[in-house]
Amino acid sequence: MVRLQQERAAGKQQLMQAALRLVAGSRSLGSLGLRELAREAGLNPNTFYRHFDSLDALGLALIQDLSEQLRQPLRELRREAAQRAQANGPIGPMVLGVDLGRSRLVCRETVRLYFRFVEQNPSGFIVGVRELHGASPVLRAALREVMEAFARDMAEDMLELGLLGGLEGETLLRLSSLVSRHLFQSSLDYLEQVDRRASLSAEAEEMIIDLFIGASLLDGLQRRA
Amino acid sequence: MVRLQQERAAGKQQLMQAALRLVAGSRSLGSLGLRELAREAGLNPNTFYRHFDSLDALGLALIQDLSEQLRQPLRELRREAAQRAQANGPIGPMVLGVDLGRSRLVCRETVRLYFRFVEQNPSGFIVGVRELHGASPVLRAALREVMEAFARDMAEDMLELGLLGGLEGETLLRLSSLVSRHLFQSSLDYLEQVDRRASLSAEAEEMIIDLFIGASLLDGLQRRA
DNA sequence: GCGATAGGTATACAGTTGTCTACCTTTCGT
DNA sequence: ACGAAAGGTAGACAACTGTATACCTATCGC
Repeated sequence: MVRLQQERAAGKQQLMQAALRLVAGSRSLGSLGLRELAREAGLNPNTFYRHFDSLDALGLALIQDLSEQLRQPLRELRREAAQRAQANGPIGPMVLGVDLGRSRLVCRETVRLYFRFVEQNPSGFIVGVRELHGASPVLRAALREVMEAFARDMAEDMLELGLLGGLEGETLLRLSSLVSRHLFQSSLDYLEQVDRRASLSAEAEEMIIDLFIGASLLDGLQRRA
Repeated sequence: MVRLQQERAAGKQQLMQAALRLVAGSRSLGSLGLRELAREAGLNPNTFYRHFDSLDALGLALIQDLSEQLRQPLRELRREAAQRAQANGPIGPMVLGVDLGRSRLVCRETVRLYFRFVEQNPSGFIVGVRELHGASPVLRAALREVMEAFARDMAEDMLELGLLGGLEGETLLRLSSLVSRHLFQSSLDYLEQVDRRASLSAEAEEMIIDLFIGASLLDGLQRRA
Protein backbone atom coordinates (compact mmCIF):
# COMPACT_ATOMS: atom_id res chain seq x y z
CA MET A 1 0.00 0.00 0.00
CA VAL A 2 2.01 2.88 -1.31
CA ARG A 3 0.88 6.12 0.24
CA LEU A 4 1.02 9.13 -1.98
CA GLN A 5 2.63 10.87 1.00
CA GLN A 6 -0.56 12.85 1.37
CA GLU A 7 -2.84 10.47 3.18
CA ARG A 8 -1.32 8.97 6.23
CA ALA A 9 -2.24 5.63 7.74
CA ALA A 10 -5.04 6.16 10.20
CA GLY A 11 -3.14 4.63 13.07
CA LYS A 12 -0.11 6.77 12.50
CA GLN A 13 -2.18 9.91 12.58
CA GLN A 14 -4.00 8.77 15.69
CA LEU A 15 -0.75 8.05 17.44
CA MET A 16 0.64 11.43 16.58
CA GLN A 17 -2.43 13.22 17.77
CA ALA A 18 -2.47 11.16 20.93
CA ALA A 19 1.10 12.25 21.54
CA LEU A 20 0.12 15.87 20.98
CA ARG A 21 -2.69 15.53 23.47
CA LEU A 22 -0.55 13.90 26.12
CA VAL A 23 2.32 16.34 25.78
CA ALA A 24 -0.02 19.31 25.74
CA GLY A 25 -1.22 18.15 29.12
CA SER A 26 1.79 18.14 31.36
CA ARG A 27 4.17 15.63 29.85
CA SER A 28 7.29 15.50 27.80
CA LEU A 29 7.73 13.31 24.76
CA GLY A 30 10.51 11.37 26.41
CA SER A 31 8.34 10.43 29.33
CA LEU A 32 5.63 8.86 27.23
CA GLY A 33 5.30 5.14 27.22
CA LEU A 34 4.32 3.60 23.92
CA ARG A 35 1.62 1.64 25.70
CA GLU A 36 0.25 4.79 27.20
CA LEU A 37 0.38 6.32 23.77
CA ALA A 38 -1.46 3.43 22.16
CA ARG A 39 -4.07 3.51 24.91
CA GLU A 40 -4.67 7.20 24.37
CA ALA A 41 -4.94 6.58 20.64
CA GLY A 42 -7.32 3.66 21.14
CA LEU A 43 -4.96 1.25 19.45
CA ASN A 44 -3.05 -1.88 20.15
CA PRO A 45 0.39 -1.26 21.65
CA ASN A 46 2.11 -3.04 18.81
CA THR A 47 0.66 -0.68 16.26
CA PHE A 48 3.27 1.81 17.33
CA TYR A 49 5.99 -0.38 15.89
CA ARG A 50 4.32 -0.46 12.52
CA HIS A 51 4.93 3.23 12.05
CA PHE A 52 7.78 4.35 14.26
CA ASP A 53 10.79 2.68 15.70
CA SER A 54 11.29 5.15 18.49
CA LEU A 55 9.71 8.09 20.22
CA ASP A 56 12.21 10.29 18.47
CA ALA A 57 10.86 9.15 15.14
CA LEU A 58 7.37 10.14 16.19
CA GLY A 59 8.71 13.44 17.46
CA LEU A 60 10.40 14.12 14.15
CA ALA A 61 7.18 13.45 12.30
CA LEU A 62 5.37 15.89 14.56
CA ILE A 63 8.00 18.54 14.08
CA GLN A 64 7.99 18.15 10.34
CA ASP A 65 4.21 18.49 10.30
CA LEU A 66 4.36 21.60 12.40
CA SER A 67 7.01 23.12 10.20
CA GLU A 68 5.13 22.41 7.01
CA GLN A 69 1.88 23.72 8.36
CA LEU A 70 3.51 26.93 9.45
CA ARG A 71 6.31 27.94 7.20
CA GLN A 72 4.51 28.68 3.97
CA PRO A 73 1.40 30.25 5.47
CA LEU A 74 3.39 32.47 7.77
CA ARG A 75 5.51 33.58 4.91
CA GLU A 76 2.53 34.54 2.80
CA LEU A 77 0.96 36.36 5.66
CA ARG A 78 4.09 38.35 6.26
CA ARG A 79 4.29 39.36 2.62
CA GLU A 80 0.68 40.41 2.64
CA ALA A 81 1.23 42.48 5.74
CA ALA A 82 4.24 44.14 4.20
CA GLN A 83 2.40 44.98 1.01
CA ARG A 84 -0.55 46.31 2.90
CA ALA A 85 1.71 48.58 4.88
CA GLN A 86 3.61 49.61 1.80
CA ALA A 87 0.43 50.71 0.07
CA ASN A 88 0.07 53.65 2.39
CA GLY A 89 2.54 56.48 2.27
CA PRO A 90 5.05 57.25 4.99
CA ILE A 91 3.20 57.46 8.25
CA GLY A 92 5.78 58.08 10.87
CA PRO A 93 9.04 59.84 11.66
CA MET A 94 11.99 58.86 9.54
CA VAL A 95 14.75 57.28 11.59
CA LEU A 96 18.01 56.22 10.00
CA GLY A 97 16.34 56.48 6.64
CA VAL A 98 13.55 54.16 7.68
CA ASP A 99 9.91 54.97 8.04
CA LEU A 100 9.53 54.03 11.67
CA GLY A 101 5.77 54.06 11.62
CA ARG A 102 5.57 51.65 8.74
CA SER A 103 8.18 49.32 10.16
CA ARG A 104 6.30 49.22 13.39
CA LEU A 105 3.14 48.40 11.52
CA VAL A 106 4.63 45.51 9.60
CA CYS A 107 6.23 44.25 12.74
CA ARG A 108 3.08 44.49 14.78
CA GLU A 109 1.01 42.78 12.19
CA THR A 110 3.52 39.98 11.73
CA VAL A 111 3.77 39.35 15.43
CA ARG A 112 0.03 39.27 15.83
CA LEU A 113 -0.37 36.90 12.95
CA TYR A 114 2.22 34.66 14.46
CA PHE A 115 0.52 34.53 17.81
CA ARG A 116 -2.80 33.93 16.15
CA PHE A 117 -1.18 30.96 14.53
CA VAL A 118 -0.01 29.79 17.91
CA GLU A 119 -3.51 30.04 19.29
CA GLN A 120 -4.81 27.92 16.48
CA ASN A 121 -2.28 25.19 16.97
CA PRO A 122 -1.58 25.11 20.68
CA SER A 123 -0.49 21.51 21.06
CA GLY A 124 1.95 21.72 18.20
CA PHE A 125 3.71 24.68 19.71
CA ILE A 126 3.68 23.18 23.15
CA VAL A 127 5.56 20.10 22.07
CA GLY A 128 7.78 22.17 19.83
CA VAL A 129 8.92 24.53 22.54
CA ARG A 130 9.11 21.77 25.10
CA GLU A 131 11.37 19.63 22.99
CA LEU A 132 13.48 22.54 21.84
CA HIS A 133 15.38 22.20 25.09
CA GLY A 134 14.16 18.73 25.80
CA ALA A 135 16.00 15.54 26.46
CA SER A 136 16.41 14.26 22.93
CA PRO A 137 19.36 15.63 20.95
CA VAL A 138 17.73 14.53 17.71
CA LEU A 139 14.60 16.57 18.30
CA ARG A 140 16.54 19.53 19.54
CA ALA A 141 18.60 19.56 16.38
CA ALA A 142 15.51 19.21 14.22
CA LEU A 143 13.81 22.11 15.95
CA ARG A 144 16.85 24.29 15.72
CA GLU A 145 16.85 23.60 12.03
CA VAL A 146 13.20 24.56 11.73
CA MET A 147 13.83 27.81 13.55
CA GLU A 148 16.78 28.58 11.35
CA ALA A 149 14.64 28.00 8.31
CA PHE A 150 12.10 30.45 9.64
CA ALA A 151 14.85 32.94 10.27
CA ARG A 152 16.16 32.53 6.72
CA ASP A 153 12.67 33.09 5.36
CA MET A 154 12.31 36.20 7.40
CA ALA A 155 15.64 37.64 6.38
CA GLU A 156 14.97 36.86 2.76
CA ASP A 157 11.57 38.49 2.86
CA MET A 158 12.95 41.59 4.49
CA LEU A 159 15.55 41.90 1.80
CA GLU A 160 13.05 41.38 -1.00
CA LEU A 161 10.50 43.69 0.49
CA GLY A 162 13.09 46.36 1.10
CA LEU A 163 12.58 46.64 4.84
CA LEU A 164 15.70 47.89 6.56
CA GLY A 165 17.62 47.35 3.37
CA GLY A 166 20.67 49.00 4.81
CA LEU A 167 21.77 45.97 6.80
CA GLU A 168 24.01 43.33 5.35
CA GLY A 169 22.77 39.80 4.93
CA GLU A 170 24.73 38.35 7.78
CA THR A 171 23.46 40.85 10.31
CA LEU A 172 19.95 40.47 9.02
CA LEU A 173 20.12 36.73 9.52
CA ARG A 174 21.49 37.10 13.00
CA LEU A 175 18.63 39.38 13.97
CA SER A 176 16.07 37.17 12.32
CA SER A 177 17.35 34.21 14.26
CA LEU A 178 16.91 36.10 17.48
CA VAL A 179 13.40 37.09 16.54
CA SER A 180 12.47 33.60 15.44
CA ARG A 181 13.85 32.18 18.63
CA HIS A 182 12.14 34.71 20.82
CA LEU A 183 8.75 34.33 19.19
CA PHE A 184 8.94 30.59 19.31
CA GLN A 185 9.83 30.47 22.96
CA SER A 186 7.25 33.04 23.87
CA SER A 187 4.60 30.78 22.44
CA LEU A 188 4.36 28.75 25.60
CA ASP A 189 3.96 31.80 27.78
CA TYR A 190 1.43 33.17 25.35
CA LEU A 191 -0.62 30.01 25.51
CA GLU A 192 -0.49 29.63 29.24
CA GLN A 193 -0.66 33.15 30.59
CA VAL A 194 -3.85 34.17 28.93
CA ASP A 195 -4.06 37.39 30.87
CA ARG A 196 -0.65 38.53 29.70
CA ARG A 197 -1.21 37.89 26.02
CA ALA A 198 -1.53 41.51 25.06
CA SER A 199 1.63 42.50 26.88
CA LEU A 200 3.57 39.52 25.58
CA SER A 201 2.66 40.51 22.09
CA ALA A 202 3.57 44.13 22.71
CA GLU A 203 6.87 43.20 24.29
CA ALA A 204 7.76 41.04 21.34
CA GLU A 205 7.07 43.96 19.02
CA GLU A 206 9.18 46.30 21.06
CA MET A 207 12.00 43.85 21.23
CA ILE A 208 12.06 43.46 17.48
CA ILE A 209 11.99 47.17 16.86
CA ASP A 210 14.68 47.83 19.43
CA LEU A 211 16.88 45.16 17.94
CA PHE A 212 16.63 46.32 14.36
CA ILE A 213 16.90 50.00 15.18
CA GLY A 214 19.92 49.37 17.35
CA ALA A 215 21.61 47.22 14.75
CA SER A 216 20.88 49.76 12.04
CA LEU A 217 22.34 52.58 14.05
CA LEU A 218 25.49 50.66 14.85
CA ASP A 219 25.76 49.51 11.28
CA GLY A 220 25.54 53.11 10.11
CA LEU A 221 28.21 54.19 12.56
CA GLN A 222 30.53 51.43 11.52
CA ARG A 223 30.00 52.17 7.87
CA ARG A 224 30.76 55.82 8.37
CA ALA A 225 33.96 55.06 10.20
CA MET B 1 18.01 16.11 64.21
CA VAL B 2 17.57 19.75 63.45
CA ARG B 3 19.70 20.81 60.51
CA LEU B 4 21.12 24.27 60.67
CA GLN B 5 19.97 24.63 57.07
CA GLN B 6 23.59 24.51 56.05
CA GLU B 7 24.43 20.86 56.13
CA ARG B 8 22.06 18.74 54.20
CA ALA B 9 21.32 15.10 54.91
CA ALA B 10 23.75 12.97 52.95
CA GLY B 11 21.03 11.07 51.17
CA LYS B 12 19.23 14.18 50.08
CA GLN B 13 22.37 15.57 48.56
CA GLN B 14 23.16 12.28 46.86
CA LEU B 15 19.69 12.13 45.38
CA MET B 16 19.93 15.64 44.06
CA GLN B 17 23.28 15.03 42.49
CA ALA B 18 22.07 11.78 41.03
CA ALA B 19 19.21 13.70 39.45
CA LEU B 20 21.64 16.24 38.05
CA ARG B 21 23.72 13.48 36.54
CA LEU B 22 20.78 11.71 34.99
CA VAL B 23 19.22 14.83 33.57
CA ALA B 24 22.55 16.07 32.26
CA GLY B 25 22.73 12.88 30.28
CA SER B 26 19.71 12.85 28.03
CA ARG B 27 16.74 12.83 30.35
CA SER B 28 14.13 15.13 31.71
CA LEU B 29 13.22 15.39 35.36
CA GLY B 30 9.71 14.20 34.71
CA SER B 31 10.90 11.03 33.09
CA LEU B 32 12.96 9.93 36.06
CA GLY B 33 11.74 7.08 38.15
CA LEU B 34 12.43 7.37 41.83
CA ARG B 35 13.83 3.86 41.80
CA GLU B 36 16.17 4.77 39.01
CA LEU B 37 17.14 7.83 40.99
CA ALA B 38 17.84 5.87 44.13
CA ARG B 39 19.84 3.34 42.15
CA GLU B 40 21.98 6.08 40.66
CA ALA B 41 22.46 7.57 44.11
CA GLY B 42 23.33 4.20 45.60
CA LEU B 43 20.44 4.32 48.03
CA ASN B 44 17.33 2.45 48.90
CA PRO B 45 14.29 3.47 46.87
CA ASN B 46 12.36 4.46 49.95
CA THR B 47 14.97 6.96 50.98
CA PHE B 48 13.53 9.28 48.39
CA TYR B 49 10.36 9.60 50.43
CA ARG B 50 12.29 10.71 53.47
CA HIS B 51 13.31 13.90 51.74
CA PHE B 52 10.91 14.67 48.94
CA ASP B 53 7.33 13.92 48.27
CA SER B 54 7.50 14.36 44.54
CA LEU B 55 9.91 14.91 41.72
CA ASP B 56 8.77 18.51 41.62
CA ALA B 57 9.98 18.95 45.17
CA LEU B 58 13.39 17.67 44.21
CA GLY B 59 13.37 19.93 41.18
CA LEU B 60 12.54 22.94 43.31
CA ALA B 61 15.42 22.16 45.62
CA LEU B 62 17.76 21.94 42.65
CA ILE B 63 16.53 25.22 41.25
CA GLN B 64 16.87 26.99 44.55
CA ASP B 65 20.42 25.72 44.89
CA LEU B 66 21.28 26.88 41.43
CA SER B 67 19.80 30.28 42.04
CA GLU B 68 21.63 30.77 45.31
CA GLN B 69 24.92 29.66 43.90
CA LEU B 70 24.60 32.05 41.02
CA ARG B 71 22.78 35.17 41.93
CA GLN B 72 25.13 36.77 44.41
CA PRO B 73 28.40 35.81 42.72
CA LEU B 74 27.20 36.95 39.33
CA ARG B 75 26.11 40.22 40.78
CA GLU B 76 29.45 40.86 42.38
CA LEU B 77 31.25 39.95 39.22
CA ARG B 78 29.14 42.34 37.24
CA ARG B 79 29.84 45.19 39.62
CA GLU B 80 33.53 44.47 39.50
CA ALA B 81 33.46 44.46 35.74
CA ALA B 82 31.63 47.76 35.69
CA GLN B 83 34.05 49.40 38.07
CA ARG B 84 37.03 48.13 36.17
CA ALA B 85 35.62 49.58 32.98
CA GLN B 86 34.74 52.83 34.66
CA ALA B 87 38.27 53.31 35.89
CA ASN B 88 39.50 53.99 32.40
CA GLY B 89 38.42 57.12 30.60
CA PRO B 90 36.12 57.21 27.60
CA ILE B 91 37.45 54.79 25.05
CA GLY B 92 35.00 54.83 22.22
CA PRO B 93 32.66 56.99 20.19
CA MET B 94 29.88 58.66 22.10
CA VAL B 95 26.46 57.51 20.94
CA LEU B 96 23.31 58.95 22.43
CA GLY B 97 25.37 60.32 25.24
CA VAL B 98 26.81 56.93 26.04
CA ASP B 99 30.39 55.83 25.76
CA LEU B 100 29.87 52.99 23.35
CA GLY B 101 33.29 51.50 23.86
CA ARG B 102 32.90 51.28 27.59
CA SER B 103 29.40 49.87 27.39
CA ARG B 104 30.63 47.24 25.05
CA LEU B 105 33.39 46.39 27.43
CA VAL B 106 31.13 45.96 30.43
CA CYS B 107 28.75 43.96 28.32
CA ARG B 108 31.44 41.73 26.94
CA GLU B 109 32.95 41.07 30.29
CA THR B 110 29.61 40.31 31.90
CA VAL B 111 28.65 37.92 29.17
CA ARG B 112 31.93 36.10 29.37
CA LEU B 113 31.72 35.82 33.10
CA TYR B 114 28.27 34.41 32.76
CA PHE B 115 29.31 31.76 30.31
CA ARG B 116 32.28 30.89 32.44
CA PHE B 117 29.82 30.28 35.20
CA VAL B 118 27.86 28.04 32.92
CA GLU B 119 30.94 26.04 32.09
CA GLN B 120 31.62 25.52 35.76
CA ASN B 121 28.14 24.29 36.54
CA PRO B 122 26.99 22.46 33.43
CA SER B 123 24.49 20.08 34.95
CA GLY B 124 22.75 22.79 36.87
CA PHE B 125 22.16 24.83 33.77
CA ILE B 126 21.14 21.82 31.77
CA VAL B 127 18.32 20.95 34.12
CA GLY B 128 17.45 24.60 34.52
CA VAL B 129 17.02 25.27 30.86
CA ARG B 130 15.41 21.93 30.24
CA GLU B 131 12.77 22.45 32.87
CA LEU B 132 12.19 26.07 31.94
CA HIS B 133 9.92 24.81 29.21
CA GLY B 134 9.50 21.39 30.68
CA ALA B 135 6.45 19.45 31.67
CA SER B 136 6.02 20.66 35.23
CA PRO B 137 4.18 23.94 35.73
CA VAL B 138 5.64 24.27 39.20
CA LEU B 139 9.21 24.14 38.00
CA ARG B 140 8.50 26.41 35.09
CA ALA B 141 7.06 29.01 37.41
CA ALA B 142 9.99 28.70 39.77
CA LEU B 143 12.49 29.15 36.98
CA ARG B 144 10.66 32.11 35.57
CA GLU B 145 10.85 33.65 38.99
CA VAL B 146 14.59 33.02 39.17
CA MET B 147 15.09 34.64 35.81
CA GLU B 148 13.03 37.61 36.80
CA ALA B 149 15.13 37.99 39.91
CA PHE B 150 18.24 38.01 37.78
CA ALA B 151 16.69 40.60 35.54
CA ARG B 152 15.80 42.78 38.50
CA ASP B 153 19.36 42.53 39.77
CA MET B 154 20.69 43.52 36.41
CA ALA B 155 18.39 46.49 36.02
CA GLU B 156 19.15 47.65 39.52
CA ASP B 157 22.87 47.41 38.97
CA MET B 158 22.66 49.31 35.75
CA LEU B 159 20.78 52.09 37.45
CA GLU B 160 23.20 52.24 40.35
CA LEU B 161 26.26 52.06 38.17
CA GLY B 162 24.92 54.70 35.86
CA LEU B 163 25.00 52.64 32.70
CA LEU B 164 22.46 53.86 30.19
CA GLY B 165 20.93 56.01 32.85
CA GLY B 166 18.63 57.64 30.37
CA LEU B 167 16.15 54.79 30.27
CA GLU B 168 13.24 54.58 32.64
CA GLY B 169 13.00 51.73 35.09
CA GLU B 170 10.26 49.91 33.30
CA THR B 171 12.09 49.82 30.01
CA LEU B 172 15.28 48.83 31.73
CA LEU B 173 13.56 45.91 33.37
CA ARG B 174 12.01 44.80 30.12
CA LEU B 175 15.38 44.77 28.42
CA SER B 176 17.03 43.03 31.35
CA SER B 177 14.42 40.32 31.22
CA LEU B 178 15.17 39.75 27.58
CA VAL B 179 18.86 39.55 28.26
CA SER B 180 18.44 37.26 31.23
CA ARG B 181 16.20 35.01 29.20
CA HIS B 182 18.49 34.95 26.22
CA LEU B 183 21.60 34.20 28.21
CA PHE B 184 19.89 31.48 30.16
CA GLN B 185 18.57 29.75 27.11
CA SER B 186 21.83 30.07 25.27
CA SER B 187 23.50 28.13 28.04
CA LEU B 188 22.48 24.81 26.60
CA ASP B 189 23.79 25.67 23.16
CA TYR B 190 26.94 26.98 24.73
CA LEU B 191 27.51 23.77 26.62
CA GLU B 192 26.74 21.47 23.74
CA GLN B 193 28.14 23.21 20.72
CA VAL B 194 31.67 23.57 21.93
CA ASP B 195 32.90 24.75 18.56
CA ARG B 196 30.42 27.63 18.47
CA ARG B 197 31.16 28.97 21.92
CA ALA B 198 33.06 32.00 20.74
CA SER B 199 30.37 32.99 18.29
CA LEU B 200 27.56 32.33 20.75
CA SER B 201 29.25 34.63 23.20
CA ALA B 202 29.82 37.28 20.56
CA GLU B 203 26.25 37.06 19.34
CA ALA B 204 24.94 37.50 22.86
CA GLU B 205 27.04 40.60 23.25
CA GLU B 206 25.83 42.05 20.00
CA MET B 207 22.26 41.31 20.85
CA ILE B 208 22.53 43.12 24.13
CA ILE B 209 24.19 46.14 22.59
CA ASP B 210 21.68 46.30 19.76
CA LEU B 211 18.79 46.08 22.19
CA PHE B 212 19.95 48.78 24.52
CA ILE B 213 21.10 51.12 21.77
CA GLY B 214 17.84 50.69 19.94
CA ALA B 215 15.76 51.24 23.04
CA SER B 216 17.80 54.31 23.97
CA LEU B 217 17.36 55.84 20.57
CA LEU B 218 13.63 55.27 20.57
CA ASP B 219 13.39 56.52 24.10
CA GLY B 220 15.18 59.69 23.09
CA LEU B 221 12.88 60.19 20.13
CA GLN B 222 9.80 59.72 22.20
CA ARG B 223 11.04 62.05 24.88
CA ARG B 224 11.78 64.74 22.33
CA ALA B 225 8.30 64.50 20.81
C1' DG C 1 19.57 8.15 80.42
C1' DC C 2 15.70 7.97 77.43
C1' DG C 3 12.10 8.81 74.40
C1' DA C 4 11.54 10.94 70.03
C1' DT C 5 12.70 11.86 65.71
C1' DA C 6 15.46 11.87 61.29
C1' DG C 7 17.79 9.01 58.14
C1' DG C 8 18.20 4.73 56.05
C1' DT C 9 17.14 -0.31 54.89
C1' DA C 10 14.62 -4.90 53.55
C1' DT C 11 10.85 -7.23 51.74
C1' DA C 12 6.77 -7.71 49.41
C1' DC C 13 2.93 -6.78 46.06
C1' DA C 14 0.10 -5.38 42.47
C1' DG C 15 0.19 -2.84 38.27
C1' DT C 16 2.70 -1.31 34.12
C1' DT C 17 6.11 -1.42 30.78
C1' DG C 18 8.66 -2.83 26.31
C1' DT C 19 8.93 -6.39 23.28
C1' DC C 20 8.34 -10.94 21.02
C1' DT C 21 5.65 -14.26 18.19
C1' DA C 22 1.68 -15.35 15.82
C1' DC C 23 -2.54 -14.34 13.36
C1' DC C 24 -5.97 -11.68 10.78
C1' DT C 25 -7.73 -8.26 7.13
C1' DT C 26 -7.52 -4.85 3.63
C1' DT C 27 -5.39 -2.94 -0.36
C1' DC C 28 -2.45 -2.85 -4.16
C1' DG C 29 0.49 -4.16 -8.24
C1' DT C 30 0.70 -7.05 -11.76
C1' DA D 1 -6.97 -13.40 -9.75
C1' DC D 2 -3.49 -13.86 -6.52
C1' DG D 3 0.56 -13.06 -3.85
C1' DA D 4 2.65 -9.58 -1.19
C1' DA D 5 2.83 -6.08 1.64
C1' DA D 6 0.83 -2.69 4.94
C1' DG D 7 -1.98 -1.96 8.84
C1' DG D 8 -3.80 -3.74 12.88
C1' DT D 9 -4.83 -7.21 16.76
C1' DA D 10 -4.14 -10.82 20.61
C1' DG D 11 -1.66 -12.99 24.17
C1' DA D 12 2.23 -13.83 26.78
C1' DC D 13 6.65 -12.82 29.38
C1' DA D 14 10.20 -11.01 32.10
C1' DA D 15 11.58 -6.72 33.94
C1' DC D 16 10.57 -2.83 36.17
C1' DT D 17 7.67 0.61 38.60
C1' DG D 18 5.52 3.15 42.80
C1' DT D 19 4.23 2.39 47.21
C1' DA D 20 3.18 0.26 51.81
C1' DT D 21 4.65 -1.94 56.08
C1' DA D 22 8.00 -3.07 59.15
C1' DC D 23 12.59 -2.77 61.22
C1' DC D 24 17.07 -0.74 62.41
C1' DT D 25 20.36 2.97 64.09
C1' DA D 26 22.25 7.33 65.09
C1' DT D 27 21.51 11.81 67.06
C1' DC D 28 19.14 15.14 69.49
C1' DG D 29 16.57 17.71 73.46
C1' DC D 30 15.80 17.41 78.01
